[in-house]
Amino acid sequence: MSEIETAEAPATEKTVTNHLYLVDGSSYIFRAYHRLPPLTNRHGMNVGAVYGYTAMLWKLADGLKQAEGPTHMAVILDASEHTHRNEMYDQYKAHRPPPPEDLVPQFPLIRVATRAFSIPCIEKAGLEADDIIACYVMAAKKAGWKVTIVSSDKDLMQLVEDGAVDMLDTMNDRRIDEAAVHDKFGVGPEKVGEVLALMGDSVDNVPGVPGVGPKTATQLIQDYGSVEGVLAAVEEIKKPKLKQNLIEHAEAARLSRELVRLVCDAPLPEPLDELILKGIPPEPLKEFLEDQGFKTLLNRMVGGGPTNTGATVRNDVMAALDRRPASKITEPDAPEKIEVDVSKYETVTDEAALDRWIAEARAQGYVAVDTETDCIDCIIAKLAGISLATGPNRACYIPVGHVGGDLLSETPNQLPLQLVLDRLKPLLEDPAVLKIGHNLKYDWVMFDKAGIDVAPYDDTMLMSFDLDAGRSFGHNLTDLAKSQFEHECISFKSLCGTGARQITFDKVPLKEATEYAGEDADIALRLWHRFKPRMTTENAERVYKRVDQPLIPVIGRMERRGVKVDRDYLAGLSKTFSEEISKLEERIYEAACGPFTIGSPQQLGDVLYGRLGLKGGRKGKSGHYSTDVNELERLASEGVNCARLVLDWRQLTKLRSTYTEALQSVINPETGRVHTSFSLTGAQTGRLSSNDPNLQNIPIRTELGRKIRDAFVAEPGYVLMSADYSQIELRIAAHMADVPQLKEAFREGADIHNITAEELFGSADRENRNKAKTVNFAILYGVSPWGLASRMGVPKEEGQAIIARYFERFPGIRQYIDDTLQFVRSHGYTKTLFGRKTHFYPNIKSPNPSIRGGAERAAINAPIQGTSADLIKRAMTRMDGALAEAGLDGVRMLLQVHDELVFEVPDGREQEAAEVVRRVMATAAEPAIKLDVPLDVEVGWGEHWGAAH
DNA sequence: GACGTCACG
DNA sequence: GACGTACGTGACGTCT
Repeated sequence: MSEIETAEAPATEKTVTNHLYLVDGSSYIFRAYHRLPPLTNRHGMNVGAVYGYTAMLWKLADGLKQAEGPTHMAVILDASEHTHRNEMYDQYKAHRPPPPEDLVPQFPLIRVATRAFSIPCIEKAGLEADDIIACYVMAAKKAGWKVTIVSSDKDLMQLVEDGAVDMLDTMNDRRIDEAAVHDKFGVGPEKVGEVLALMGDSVDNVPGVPGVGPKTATQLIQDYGSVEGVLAAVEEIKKPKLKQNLIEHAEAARLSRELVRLVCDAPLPEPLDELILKGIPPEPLKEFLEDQGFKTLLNRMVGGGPTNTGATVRNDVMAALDRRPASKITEPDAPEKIEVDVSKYETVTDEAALDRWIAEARAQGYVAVDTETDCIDCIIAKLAGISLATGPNRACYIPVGHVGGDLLSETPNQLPLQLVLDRLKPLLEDPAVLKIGHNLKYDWVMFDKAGIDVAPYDDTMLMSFDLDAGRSFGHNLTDLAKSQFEHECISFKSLCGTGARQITFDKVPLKEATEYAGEDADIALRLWHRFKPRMTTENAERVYKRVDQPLIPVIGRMERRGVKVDRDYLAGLSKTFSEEISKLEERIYEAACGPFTIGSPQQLGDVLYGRLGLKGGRKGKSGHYSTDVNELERLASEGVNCARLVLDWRQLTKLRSTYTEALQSVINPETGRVHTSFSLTGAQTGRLSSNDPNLQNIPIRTELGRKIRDAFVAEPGYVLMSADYSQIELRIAAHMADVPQLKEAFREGADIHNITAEELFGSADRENRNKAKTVNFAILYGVSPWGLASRMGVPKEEGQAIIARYFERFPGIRQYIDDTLQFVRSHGYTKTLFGRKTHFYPNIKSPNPSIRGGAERAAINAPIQGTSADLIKRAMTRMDGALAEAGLDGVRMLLQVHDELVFEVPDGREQEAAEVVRRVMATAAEPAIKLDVPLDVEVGWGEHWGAAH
């Protein structure tokens, strides 16, 4: 084993100029973190930045033997956040965000790594690394030494001096001399501080002068020499806005000048001579490399030491990174070129042709089916026609409900509806013929209404969803035709028009109808051929077959059943709300000194922050003041009466427009019930979504809103029963992340938020429990310290501390997050326990940190939310059968609200039904998955939904 | 159609 | 050195 050591003892050699290398450690690690791919050490901790840092130090130390190499060296770190600049300006660095969570634990390792190289690590309270560096630069220059600052921080460029001080940007392997500084700032190092002051710096919150960016700042300093020079000559400035800004913000400019000025006369924490490089003892370094599992560097050490140049070390870094598991991210398949000839489709208007198509489908064993109707709402829609496809460009359209487009045209020749249905029924129900549809739930309902139970079937929309959820393309037929085949489908608009003059499909002439409808079936069949092989190779078959595909009839039946809503009750609520709203409006206008449109956030913002002159408004990207609930609550708590009134007004108008009024208008006149539509592909995580109307967001959180729930009632002779999973996402998290305390708590039936409160805060009083509840959810969403702090109303340091403590107490959670992120980065998607994928590429690799961060948080959450969705879907699929088996055919499943199922139960059968429902829901994972936690289900019932909880 | 806001899990 | 700040939805009203 050899050690890294200096070839000579340079300090004692008169002929050799001492050369001090000052490494700006803090800034390096930030850059390394973002530039280098994530790397995990053998403790499972993210150490990408530490690896980058270690490799850089190695490279520097290895340069000892070179002419320009160091004789002295130190790593400079930031010791504290508070410095003299905060005394000068309390906003200094005030908005600087906390470092990324997986970077924080790497900071201490920087010191460990530095010690491993036996290089001094210097930090001093009250001084920023930049200042310490400046002090050493001055002292070294005075002693006649040369200095290299290892950093690319623009503030440090003030110190560059040809022949004495340069900078080394190790990431780009670039020396920065005076010329380079001049290139960047248009002025020499001595004027860099002046330019920086005018520019300002949003990260450090150096104010600068508004409207002055790098270009303007450079120009001004070139012209006038300094900030003071610019301010003195301000009258000469031509541009009026610039001149005004300079005058108005003269003090900010002077303050900025002082903020960017480096302290260079503080006493040195360590004397210069102490920084001498004597050689690097191998043991501590070896131990460090072993501990971190940096094998390549270790091998190099063992195998003869770093006799190499920097270039080799850089290769070494690359080699190490290359040896990580190769990226398994697969881009979506390239589109397949297809020729669609809609003129080949046949319009079927006689029995012989119909029988011919049925025979062809039966002979082939599969057929694509699509229904056309007069309305997008399948509950009330009437059939216009049915299309079938058996091969590329081989499709037909069977009109059954077409009428003349206008008074002049006659009803076209077509087969009678009932005859067509009678002929198709055996085919559609034939177990030997696979029916292929796109968004088959719609067609399933249409046929169900005709007494046809379509089976077996495949749904290409669901297949697309199970293969490609989260990818950038949509799963509807038109989008898929484009993304999979680069084919532009005939647009519905071109047939039926838009707006008031839009016609229904049953009025479209048969020729066009045949082209449109035939194409839908043709494309669906082509999609099936394209997706089918992928289902097995990409492991989507399991979630499709076990979770999503069987759900179609289940959801279809729920939609058809609908839920009864008490119209008179809603009308009464509407009236009460309206009266209250009127009163509030008067009082708001009074408080605001005049009427305005309260519902306009823009006008409201202008009234509050303009007319009433209130302070502290945040502005959004549109330049308008934010008037969301947080802001108004803040104002209200400061005693602004108007804000409270507006909040009340908002709540009431929301309830009236979205619920009491809208719900009345969607009551189906035939059934007297409300029929939502559940989308199986609406949420990337695998959750259902509900629309037209959305019955998954009926109010419950406030007393007033809750009244809306009372409008959802049972038919006479029935009660509404609600069954919901208790804490399902936390249970899944406890299982997936393998957290013993949480699993134990769930097994014992303990209150999970109390357990968390005890772990985090030592005791579980009411307040701590609420805090713990917030933290429990926040963590699963990938919250930042800042975000948690703002939600809990505590300083961000406390948010940070709580998160740290959470991870310390529940290390499994941190491991889960790290593992999930590592997986999604290398594979491009996440998976639920049942294998459902959600794709996050390319956002997970976005160079935009905000986009990437968003993808990371979503990826942390997706397996948990998605597993929960898988579970309740499985329960739903089994529910009707289980109820029937228990003789409870009269029990109807009506709604799903993510972790809740709502049923209509015949009077007197509540107990039995509750027992079956609870059992089916609680055992939803079995037998596929054995959960380490029990699934607890709470069941309640009553006359209306409000009473069922 | 974009945006802001707010209802739910 | 910047970016924004908790995940997933759908609906309504305003404004352009």
